[in-house]
Amino acid sequence: MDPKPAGKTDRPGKRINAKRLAEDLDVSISTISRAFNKDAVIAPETRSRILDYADQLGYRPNPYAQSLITQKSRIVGIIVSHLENPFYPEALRGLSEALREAGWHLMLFTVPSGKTPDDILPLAISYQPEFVIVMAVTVSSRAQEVAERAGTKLIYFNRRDPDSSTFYVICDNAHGGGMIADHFLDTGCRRLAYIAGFQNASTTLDRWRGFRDRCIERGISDVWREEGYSFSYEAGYSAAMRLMDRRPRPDAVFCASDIIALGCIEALRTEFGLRVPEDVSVAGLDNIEMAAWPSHSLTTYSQPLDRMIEATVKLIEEISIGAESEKVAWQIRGDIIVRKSTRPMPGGKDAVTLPDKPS
Amino acid sequence: MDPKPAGKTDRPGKRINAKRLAEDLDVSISTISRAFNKDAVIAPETRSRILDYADQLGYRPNPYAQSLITQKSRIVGIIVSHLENPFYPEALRGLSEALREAGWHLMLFTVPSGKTPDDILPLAISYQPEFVIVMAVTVSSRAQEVAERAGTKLIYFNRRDPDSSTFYVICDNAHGGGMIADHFLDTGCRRLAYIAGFQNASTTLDRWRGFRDRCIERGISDVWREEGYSFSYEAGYSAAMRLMDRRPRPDAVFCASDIIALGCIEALRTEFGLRVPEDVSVAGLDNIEMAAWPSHSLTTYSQPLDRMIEATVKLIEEISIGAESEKVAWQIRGDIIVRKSTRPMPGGKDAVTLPDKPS
DNA sequence: TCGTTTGCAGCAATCGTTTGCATTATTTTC
DNA sequence: GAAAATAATGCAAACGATTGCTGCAAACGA
Repeated sequence: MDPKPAGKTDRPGKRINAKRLAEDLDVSISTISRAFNKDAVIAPETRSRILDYADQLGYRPNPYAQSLITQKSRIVGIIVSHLENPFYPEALRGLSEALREAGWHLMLFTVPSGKTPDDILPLAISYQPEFVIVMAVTVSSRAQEVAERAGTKLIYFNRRDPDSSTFYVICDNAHGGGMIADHFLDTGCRRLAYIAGFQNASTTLDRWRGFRDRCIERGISDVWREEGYSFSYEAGYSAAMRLMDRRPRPDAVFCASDIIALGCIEALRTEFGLRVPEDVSVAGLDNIEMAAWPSHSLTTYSQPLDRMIEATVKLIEEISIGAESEKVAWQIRGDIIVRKSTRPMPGGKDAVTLPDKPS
Repeated sequence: MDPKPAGKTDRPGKRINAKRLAEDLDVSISTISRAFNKDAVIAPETRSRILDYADQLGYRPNPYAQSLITQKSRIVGIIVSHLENPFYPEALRGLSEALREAGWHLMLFTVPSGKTPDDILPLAISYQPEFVIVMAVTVSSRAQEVAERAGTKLIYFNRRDPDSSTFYVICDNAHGGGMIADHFLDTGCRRLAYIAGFQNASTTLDRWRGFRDRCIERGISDVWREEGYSFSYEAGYSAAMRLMDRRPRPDAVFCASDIIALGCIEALRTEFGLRVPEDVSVAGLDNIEMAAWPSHSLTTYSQPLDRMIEATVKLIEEISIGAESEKVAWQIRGDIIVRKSTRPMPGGKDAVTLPDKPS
């Protein structure tokens, strides 16, 4: 019954490989390989005999040899530039799990301050991942070219490239801006302002565009814009300080991201003694977990993270099996989440209200 | 001057490899290899000729072939179970940068809820990383054995294993607990409480031990303990609710982590109308970035993240070059950071006070 | 001048798989 | 019962590097 000549199991030294299994089980190396390959031609009992024995020995095919011969790595690189913005850990976590389930390995590259994703890209490609997901605001269009030369596909997450035709997955930022504008106007605010994030980011631009266009549509042509220069708490804090020095003061502020909004709210309270939302309504965009905390209870537009992740993985899978996907870009719509950082609806009835207490 | 026969540069199809360079430059493959190997014997001009041409072609040695032959991957896996606790993105970012600088690649594995790091470990080692860093509270001691069999070294980060002799890097949690206890007592608090994190985590235990022992040393033998069951905002929120139902109410609460502390403070304010620190002092441990925000201004004990990361990388480098490091464990001391969530010192002078406004 | 050292480069084996094709064993078909 | 079709396995050539050993000049010493 013993599948191998006695005593062979604890052969010393050399790490176990297919050859070792082959000898012990008296089959060829090819057969070992086929046992692990889902759709290879092999007798069922042979396969299970091999799999069992492999299990017993703790054998797994060497991924480097596999990558070498197949020219596929099943590795996805991911470049993240701003992990301090809670949106990104949330996205990272989701992507990590979804990719793992789809059988991909994730290689992480963070962008140190002072460097750009472009600087990191060559490193990221050096391990020849099949894809690189870029979760960062600034990327030159040369990036595309660099990646291509290495045979790596680039996918932008939460960012689109106006010029190039790279794959990207984003939420409908302009729609978000519009929804927030509607909400502000519906609740009686009239002096509207926007705090921008990083200046050239597509997210900054699209959210502004959606917000401003809707305001104009509804007869408010004068919308303030204050630069934040980055997507961070500090940016929101200091932008709010500059913004509130203007006269008349705005009565509603749409921040380009939740984390900016939190900084903004804090500045309003601490530095100006203003109440939110009685004196000023504040809304963000992202719907990070913290936005739901009672202390913040931030009205926001939610990025449909789950669906964005799903789309990303789908994109990867499709390109990977060679089905040159027609759908190069995904733009997914989110929802407005009304909480307590904005004035209540005049009629009394809130449109959508989500619980903001921890469950 | 042209280093290769004309027309060869844009030879079609086949991706460029060492053989291609060798032919073009009329040297052997070995020589190509040596040009890239820092301390190989090769004539300087030959090397630069090769390096220049490689650069021109965009050639880089294939990492899979390298790993295959050298049996080294320069890959470090990292298992993270709770990215929603801001401490971990901060740690992850630091580790990522430090490892990159040291020439390592980082493979990320998150632990989905409902699973344990143990479940993920086999996957993590399937790519044969040389090391796996575990940033998670729960790991069985069998993990050690599993990793060993795959030839992978395990390193615990922010966690120690009471039983096994695995490598680990942590901060001096007991010291932290003691410092907080001192601070509470020095500022006149007498009814002290502790909100625990995940029950069996070494961090939960050590912080408790340090806190309680110091209290006892200073004559307070009755210290309350409330279970939080996890390191999260929600845990702090609900634990605080249970805690405040006791009579008499505590006048100082030490939370096993910053994020717990934030939840706790919120519950005190929202649910009980208590003022922090006038009615209750609250302190955490970690010193996450958010702790410095004005709205929180949390007194805490800082994890010396930079030094912990440095130690981790040093450990990896040493083990990697075979210098079986004597120092298997690093326990590094942090500092107490006094902010406004705890009562001020009676004398008026604060010991250490850090600015809590965004810079 | 000749033997010895030294500096560089090449040869060829090796790492552990995958996979097209050839080969053998088994079954089906007429 | 022979030929043909089918199923399962084996052979051997890749994949792209690293590295111990060998070989060959040039430099050196006596």
